[in-house]
This record gives sequence, C-alpha cells and structure tokens, in this order.
Amino acid sequence: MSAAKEKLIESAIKVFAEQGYREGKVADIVKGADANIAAVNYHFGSKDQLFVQALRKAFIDANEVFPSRGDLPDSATAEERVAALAEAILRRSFDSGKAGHFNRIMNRTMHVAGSPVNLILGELSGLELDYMSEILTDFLKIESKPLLEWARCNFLQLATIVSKRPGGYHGLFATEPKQEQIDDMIKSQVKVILASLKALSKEFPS
Amino acid sequence: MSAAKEKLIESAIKVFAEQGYREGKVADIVKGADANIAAVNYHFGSKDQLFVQALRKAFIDANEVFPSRGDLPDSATAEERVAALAEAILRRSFDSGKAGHFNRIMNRTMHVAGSPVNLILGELSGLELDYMSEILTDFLKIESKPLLEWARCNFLQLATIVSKRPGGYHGLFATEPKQEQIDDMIKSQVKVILASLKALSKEFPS
DNA sequence: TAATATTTCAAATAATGATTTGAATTTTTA
DNA sequence: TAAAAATTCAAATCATTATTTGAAATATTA
Repeated sequence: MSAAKEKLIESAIKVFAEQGYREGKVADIVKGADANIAAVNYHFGSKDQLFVQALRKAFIDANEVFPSRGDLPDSATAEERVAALAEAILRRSFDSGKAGHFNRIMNRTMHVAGSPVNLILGELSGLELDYMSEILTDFLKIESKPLLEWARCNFLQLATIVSKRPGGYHGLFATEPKQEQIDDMIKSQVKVILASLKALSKEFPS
Repeated sequence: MSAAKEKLIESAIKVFAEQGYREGKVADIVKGADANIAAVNYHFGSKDQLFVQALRKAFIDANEVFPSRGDLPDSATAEERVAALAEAILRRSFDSGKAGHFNRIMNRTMHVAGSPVNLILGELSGLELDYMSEILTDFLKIESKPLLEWARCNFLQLATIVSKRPGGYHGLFATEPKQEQIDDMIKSQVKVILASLKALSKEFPS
C-alpha cells in the first residue's frame, strides 16, 4: 500500500472518530494527510470505501494493542475469558490514541441510518462479536438464543460505557484521569459486568 | 399552537426517530404533515428549532405514558424508586409508538457532532437526569461525585439497552415480541440493573 | 363585506460537500 | 533516457438539501 493511501487511512480514522461519518468531511481527511481533495476518490473510489478501510484498520489497531483474548493460556476458564475481553474493551475505551479510535467511530456511526458501518459489520462481527457470544455461552451455560443476545447486549453496554459520549468520561473527571485511577476503575467495572451477567442468567425468563 | 405546527412536530418526531438528525429531511417532515416545503421555516425558523421542539414534545409524551416516577407513594423506598425509573425507561424503549420516540431520537442524535441535542439537553437533564442522580444517591448512599456519575452511566446503559440499535431488539426476536414476553424481560432486566448497581457500590474504588 | 393579517405554495436560491475532469507532474518501466 | 504509467493538482461539476421569495389563497378582524 502506498504511503499516500496509508496517510489517508490514518487521517480518516481520526476524522471519523472525532466527527462521525456524515460530519467527517473529505476535505478534513485530505488536509490531515497533506493530500489533494481528489485523492480520496483516486485512491479509494469513494468516501464510503475509505470509511470501510479506515474502520477495518482501526479495529486491527485496537485489537493489536488490547486483544480480545488478552494473553490468557489455553487453560483459562470461561469467566477469565469474559473478564479479559471486558477489560480489553474498557482499556480501548479509555485510550485516547490509536487503540481508542475504533470504539469512538463505532459509537458515532452505529446508529446513523445509511452509514457504511453495515458494509463491514459482518466481518468485524466474525472477529469479535462471535467470540463474545462463544465465551458468554460457555460462562453462563446459555442455551437459548434470546438469552445469549440479551447477555451480549448487557455485556457490550457495560464494557463500552466510557466512551459513549463524545467528550468521553461523561463529566467523571475534571481533568484527564491518572493511569492508576483508570486501572482501578476498569478493575471494578469488570467485576460489575460479571455480577450483572450472573444476575442475568438467574433472572432471565427462559 | 396551530394545527399545522402540531402536525409538523408530530411528523418531525417520527422522522427524527427513524432517521436521526442529519438524515431526517425537511422534505420528509413536511410530507408527513401534508405541508409545503416552506412550512418548517415559516413556523419554526429553522430545522434546528423544530428539532428542539420535537425532542421536547417527544420527552413529554414518553414521560406522560411512562413517567419517571412511576405511580409510587411518597413512602416508597429508594430502591423502589430506582426500580420504577428503570422500568419506565425500559418500557419506553420497547414502545414502538409515541412513548418510544424520545429514546430513539436520543440514541440516534446523542453522538452526532454538532446536532442540536445540546440545545435542549440541559432542560431535559433537569427533568430526568437530576432525578436519576437523586434516587441513585439515596439508594447507594453515594458521597463521591465520580461514583455517582459512574452509577448513572451504568444505570442508563442498562436501562436503554433495548433500543440501542436502529432495528430494535438486536435480533432477539424474529417477530415482534408479545406483551407478556416484554413484561418478563423488563422485570428481569430491572433485577439485573439493581444487582449491577449493588456490585458497583461495593466495588468502585473510592 | 372590505381590509388586513396569516398561511400556503411552487419555484428560485444558497450552501455544503462529494465527485469528476483534464492538464501537469512525478514515478516507474523498458 | 524516453515512453508509459501512476499520481497530484486546481478548478469545475454534480447532487443534495435547507432556506428564501413573492405571489396566491385563506382566514381573521373591524
């Protein structure tokens, strides 16, 4: 891949993470990549296709820094895997650099009618959502499909909580939190997630 | 308020709930209200101002059908109040009619950079978010502000889970769920929310 | 009813932003 | 190095959509 293309993707990731799909202008993207306005269509064919490649790259970056599977041994229990995945997602959420862009782009574009997220959702689902379903099924001994879906929703909601709003942190902090605070918060949130899943498996109407 | 204005607001609520702010076209809104394309600007001055009025009305509608405070007596405990609020929000989320529009509009516009949600967020916050903080503080005996914020995030995340994605229900159901199923699911989700809040108050690093 | 004010309308305008164009430049290949 | 291919560029175009206009229609008031 040419250097110009890579620079465009990097710039697109930042712009889409900050502005969303509609609001992220091609003009801003090319400016951030020191390229001409025609570069996006020359290299990618359209803004949509650039978006797809940017989202894919952002996911790879995030997963590289904080992999879904953590660094667990094969012998790890289902609960350990769920905890590790939750922690990875939370760490991405708190990351203000390249590991956090994927979550931010998703938050901003997931609910946009007609955004090209759907063009790539199946692919990313295979990479992470399916794994999530798998370990939740193991952990909760789930048999019913609705319960699995429900559990996954709850899990994802609680694990991506931090970046839900553009400003991040929802006013939790006046200033950027220290790494130690972040670690504590993540640790506690993982426990909350596990508790909530356990409550769910007890309570869900089968 | 003239009948024409009311019809425009009702149409705008539906269009913004289905399409979001950017994607919801003035042309669609006026079509749904049997009005001329110029009607929005004549009656409201701009699409933005119509959005604000529509969101306000959608909130009033939702709260009228499923009020934040439920129908609890003054003697109700903090836990009962939290449960009632969670239930109200979940019922709105499941409602595909006028009581559900507010949640859907919020989900679609909350993360949109530069959307006019912010013009009215303070007002709506006063109506519902402040109440939420109040009863959570009571319930969890919260003293620290970060813990309160965090609890409110967790609460809101889990209570609005259903409508998070455009298609609703996240694939939980092949067909529209029966009222009885919905009731069961809401009941169980309220328990999950309470369990998760309790875990949070135990775990949060103070 | 006649005058006035309000509302509706179709068409025009304005603004934004993605995409295309074709010439100029740079890079690669033979 | 010369030809060919790939890339960059400024400007033009196209598409979409909110907003404005001014005349026509309707409703209100005196």
